[in-house]
Amino acid sequence: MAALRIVFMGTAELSCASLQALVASPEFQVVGVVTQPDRPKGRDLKLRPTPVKELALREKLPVLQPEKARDEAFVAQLRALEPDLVAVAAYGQILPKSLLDLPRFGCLNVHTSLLPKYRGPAPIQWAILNGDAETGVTIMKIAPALDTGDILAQASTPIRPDDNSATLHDRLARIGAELLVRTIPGVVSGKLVSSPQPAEGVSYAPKITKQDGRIDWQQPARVVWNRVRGLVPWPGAYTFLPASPQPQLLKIWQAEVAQLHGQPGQVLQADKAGVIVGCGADALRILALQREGGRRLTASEFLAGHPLKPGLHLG
RNA sequence: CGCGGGGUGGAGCAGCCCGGUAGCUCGUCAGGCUCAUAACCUGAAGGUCGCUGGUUCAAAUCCAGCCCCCGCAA
Repeated sequence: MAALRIVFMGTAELSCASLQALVASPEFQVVGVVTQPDRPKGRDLKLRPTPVKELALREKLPVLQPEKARDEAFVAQLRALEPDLVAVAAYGQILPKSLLDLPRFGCLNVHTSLLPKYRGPAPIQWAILNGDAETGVTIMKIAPALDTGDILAQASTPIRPDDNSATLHDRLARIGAELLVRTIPGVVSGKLVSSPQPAEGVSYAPKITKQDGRIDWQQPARVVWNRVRGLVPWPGAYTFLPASPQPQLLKIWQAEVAQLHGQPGQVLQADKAGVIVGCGADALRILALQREGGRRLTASEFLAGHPLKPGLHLG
């Protein structure tokens, strides 16, 4: 039996695990990779390829980078590849109906949440920001509206206290890749039955912005802690350090809840055990932080060169 | 030419503007105190001040070029 012809569409780091898994499976032949065009990135704003493009080039796979996926010329290009199935993971664009109807086994999507919860672009972050106990991955058939397709398979994973969006991202990427590869045969044979998403429990996980990283010390420590964990590695939870002539951006990379009370935003303690800052309820013990222009440091390293005395106000 | 901060003993920083004996908080090592300790006291080791060139009697400090790190932005 000939290998199944698959076109993969993806852009982010997250997509790479799935692409890798498809490439590694002999029963599939990845005949093309679609990713977003190179964008200006980095400190010199040079054009940089997406992580998926880099991987595809290493694997010597043909790469397509349409500006708009709904462009008919692109859909025609895709048709020429004669895909049996299209697999999508964090591609970043809505696909036109003409593309969805093209492969005979349809278009599958890997989404990093337990749909219908957290449809949209930032499901991992919002699961942590909201303090959820678990999240997961969904493989679905792609429908014309965003993340609304019928569910083919799901796998869940607990969100642990030491998880942040980076660790959870990596884990979900792996789980998603495995699940995708295991799901495809069922789709091809027709043995796997999809089910519509429940009407109950629908929510949307909007894109994270820089703004979302701003810490509000009036909030309970637990909420601030979730913000710290949920926004690693970008944009990072941040506050401001009083300084002249201008307050300095201070990113908080690692923290935990401490059973102390004090004025919100006020430094209560600062020693090798960490920097403890008052919150709306309880307090936050900062374990790793980074001043603008500086690298990421542990609390004790930071304190060695930046005296943070109790009483100082952050924000 | 997108904007900005920075590279100083093992770590984090000050010193640079106003050139002239290497400083601070830790760590390390030795000794002391202590029932004990990540605590405290005493002492010690450890630095081509990112690289190259220039100015100067003299450069961490001023000038030029290069390398590397980071924040913003995307």
